[in-house]
Amino acid sequence: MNKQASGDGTVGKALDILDMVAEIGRPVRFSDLLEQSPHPKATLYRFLQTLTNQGMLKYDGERQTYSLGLRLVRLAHQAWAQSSLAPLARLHLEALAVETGETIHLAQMENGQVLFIDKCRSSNRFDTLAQAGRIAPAHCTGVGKAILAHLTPERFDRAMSHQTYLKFTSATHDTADGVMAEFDQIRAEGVAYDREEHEDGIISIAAPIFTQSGRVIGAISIVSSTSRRSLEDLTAFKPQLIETAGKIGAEASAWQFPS
Amino acid sequence: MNKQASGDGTVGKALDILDMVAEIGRPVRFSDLLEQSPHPKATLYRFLQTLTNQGMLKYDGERQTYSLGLRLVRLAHQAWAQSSLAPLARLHLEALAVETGETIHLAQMENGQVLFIDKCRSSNRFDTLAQAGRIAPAHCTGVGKAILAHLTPERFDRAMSHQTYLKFTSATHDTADGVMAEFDQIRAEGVAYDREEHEDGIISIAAPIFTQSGRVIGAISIVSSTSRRSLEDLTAFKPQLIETAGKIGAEASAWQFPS
DNA sequence: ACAAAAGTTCCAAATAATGGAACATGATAT
DNA sequence: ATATCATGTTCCATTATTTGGAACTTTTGT
Repeated sequence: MNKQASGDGTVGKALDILDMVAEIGRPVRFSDLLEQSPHPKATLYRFLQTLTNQGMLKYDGERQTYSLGLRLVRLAHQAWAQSSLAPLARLHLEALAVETGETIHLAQMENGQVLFIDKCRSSNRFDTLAQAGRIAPAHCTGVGKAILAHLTPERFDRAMSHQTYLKFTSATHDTADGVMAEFDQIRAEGVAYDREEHEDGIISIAAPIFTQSGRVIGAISIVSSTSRRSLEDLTAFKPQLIETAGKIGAEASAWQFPS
Repeated sequence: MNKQASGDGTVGKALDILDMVAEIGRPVRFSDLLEQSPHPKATLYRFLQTLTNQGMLKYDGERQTYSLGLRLVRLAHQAWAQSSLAPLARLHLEALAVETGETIHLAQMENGQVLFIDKCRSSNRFDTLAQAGRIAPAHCTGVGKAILAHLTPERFDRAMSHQTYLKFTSATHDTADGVMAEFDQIRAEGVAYDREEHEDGIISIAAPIFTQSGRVIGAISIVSSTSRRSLEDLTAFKPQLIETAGKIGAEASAWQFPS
């Protein structure tokens, strides 16, 4: 799923191991990692030791497994708080959640995928990293398509050239052309829809967030399930959604000038 | 605040830079980091370049500043979800928040400090003090003292030998002896109190979480402010607090055997 | 008790990191 | 406009770190 050797020397190799552990998604044994890693035994062993010493991995001596360490949680909190988008969007998301009674997502692109930065449910008031930090493919989510449709060709290629258009449901567009065919309409209408393209029964309507200079920096979406809402129901929220995205963009412009 | 050279070669040095950026807490310029870092200009420059390529840092070309990158958010989400404590504690925290009407914190020790792993509030009225991933000193917080009082001498030394007992409020115990004087009572009573020792106006009652083998693995607390509750009010919740901590510990025991 | 697998250590060779110094860029003053 | 200073970037011979095959130890399975 991730690209080839990212290069960047020893540090890059070490960080790739973190991704590997994250992707497996459960505590892993040394031998499990050894199969997947390009490194010989001794090299991998030393990396794991270093990362564990550093708190980036946690070693469970009883079960002899490695999992991701708490230092990441600490750092990510700062990353989130320093982000120019998430903290200031918070209040707007909450307002929209209350107004619609549905779940609101805030997402950005990261490395060709959609990264959920925040999530707000009207019925449920906890915040945690469990909700932020999830990733999803861009080609089959509302927020993903809302962002992709407004990228310059260069940024689009950089994001998607190494991605595969996996088919998750019968509605997923699993080719680049199939996805791009929607872009004109998304740009014209101002919102993108997810019509059960990522998960059966889950639909969403998403609006891109722009800086004042017109660059897409993220997207927000109203997410629901077919059992509760129809796509038409969500369409009714379009004005509020677009307005909220506009407000967030305006506030973010004072802060954010992405390279 | 953090210790001396952590060693661990090139990877360790690179990760130290992330901590440095996190500690500063705002986007930083190259020259700001140069002052604080032990590295010469060219070396630091290369580290920042590598970390930026890797997505651990984000470079803002317009303002020429570095901040922590989104890759950390992605990884931390997995770290949280893989953690043996946080996901399973979730429901218990929520129940306690509803029952008490106050904010509930879940915390673990990390590197001599208290790391807040999850947080649950019953109402939206107040902006929360600590979000997941936030850190605080151990010696002056309820959760910190609840954990410290039940550490073995070896684990206590490992955790606290490099910590300074900073004084935050007039109530803070700013010596090791002052903090340890409370430990007998904490162990006898089963809970620790924060009597405005970290922040004026903020109080809490905290209970340690044990595995079935009797090892402390974290703590939960009920947090309030002096304007809403007295310490006696919180004490009234002691039975529920201890019971909840017990449940979490029992469930965690099936999973967690820390090294 | 034995064999096989998994995990750990060692060290000479290979490689990547280092940092002083030169070079570029941009801001501010003259 | 030109000089001056501060900041950021590149170069490359030297140096220090990483590398990984192989030997060794421990654990697991039969």
